Amino acid sequence: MSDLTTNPRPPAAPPLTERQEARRRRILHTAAQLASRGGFDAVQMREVAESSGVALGTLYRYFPSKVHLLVATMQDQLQLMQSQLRKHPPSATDPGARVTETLMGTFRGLQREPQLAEAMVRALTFADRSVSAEVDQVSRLTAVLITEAMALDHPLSRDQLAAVRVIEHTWHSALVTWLSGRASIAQVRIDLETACKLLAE
Amino acid sequence: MSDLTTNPRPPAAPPLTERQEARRRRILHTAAQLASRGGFDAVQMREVAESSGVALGTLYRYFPSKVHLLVATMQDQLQLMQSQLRKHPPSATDPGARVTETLMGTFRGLQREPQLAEAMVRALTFADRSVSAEVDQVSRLTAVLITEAMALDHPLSRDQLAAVRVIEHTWHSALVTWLSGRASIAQVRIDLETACKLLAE
DNA sequence: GGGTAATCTAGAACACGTTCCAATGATGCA
DNA sequence: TGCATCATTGGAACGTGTTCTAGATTACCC
Repeated sequence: MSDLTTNPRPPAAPPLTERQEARRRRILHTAAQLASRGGFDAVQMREVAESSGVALGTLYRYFPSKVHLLVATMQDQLQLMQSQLRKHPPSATDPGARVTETLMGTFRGLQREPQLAEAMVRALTFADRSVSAEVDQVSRLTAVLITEAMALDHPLSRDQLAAVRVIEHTWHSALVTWLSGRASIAQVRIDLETACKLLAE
Repeated sequence: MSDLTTNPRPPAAPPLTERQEARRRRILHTAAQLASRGGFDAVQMREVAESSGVALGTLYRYFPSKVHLLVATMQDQLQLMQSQLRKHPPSATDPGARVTETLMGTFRGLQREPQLAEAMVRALTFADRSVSAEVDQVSRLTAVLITEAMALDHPLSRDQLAAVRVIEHTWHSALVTWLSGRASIAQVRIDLETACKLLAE
């Protein structure tokens, strides 16, 4: 929407050399590793830099803030999940049930590394406008995840698109409540199932 | 749920003296004022303390962190909105429409002080487990807001309770999306209306 | 290969949330 | 009234995200 004013990165980012690409991967890997034990607070920029064999200034050149770094980590993880899901698509027949199944599967994935999940989601919700392009990308990935789970042959109707948005809101907010210990996994499942009712017409 | 282990405040908090109550109000007022211009970042603990005529250590005795302070501010504002709404209840006849109307009204209230809204919502979503009791309270206030808008004479059915949860998720997440500039008010309204369809049976 | 611009490094410096401490003031009990 | 406990104050100190600088290294072009 306001890419022209708010988005300094994507417009013609110069392609990275091989060494640079490697550095970037190394940084993301270190971040995920530190997050996996310790969560958000354990991802300390000095330590990320040192463990990645990179100077602090360089780290900040690649990721302009800790939040940017962790949101990029989330993009990474989401893409991983996506390729997993394409290999093992959900089995239910009803679209709503498939979406629930898919999202709960993703949930279990996050559950396996709860600290990593905490770090990424805290970053995502704490992000201010300077990260909106990257956050938007995460949102887009999530929407794709949901619509692929529906596995329809038609393009989505207007109502279905609206429903997908609400499901995404529910997914995201339920995740936050679970991470802060205010809802159980069972409750999250119920909330997702409720939201998925909107897919039936 | 886990109040016994996670909630150090409410169990028998000693009643505050008048001077203490006044200090607390003063602090909350300063916080809201600083947040109103400047948002989250502008609420600096040293400045809150100084402007409230209170030592930094005292501020931290009343509110153990910046996030606690801003979540308390949100509780405050929500209660304000609640009393406003009780004076001017929504006019529509359909429960779903009344809920949308109420929430959009609240939204417009937040829109009038967008920086304050940003500060409170950032705090809310950034809160970790140490604030879960307070965040839970905010969630409860929101749920009350929604159910009062429905204005039913029966107690809520199981499905309605589930729907209220999804509406609350949607409200919360849509708020975040709007604050980060990734959705328009019109889009927020559509999302709320979509979620409110769940109230029809 | 030489020159130049971009990138990277090491580390100091700064900002703000948070903690700690010694001294002072308020409160309530015998 | 005197004493004991707790709250408040002012300010120093610490940790971590972020910025800045000067010099080394790398990448690219002729």
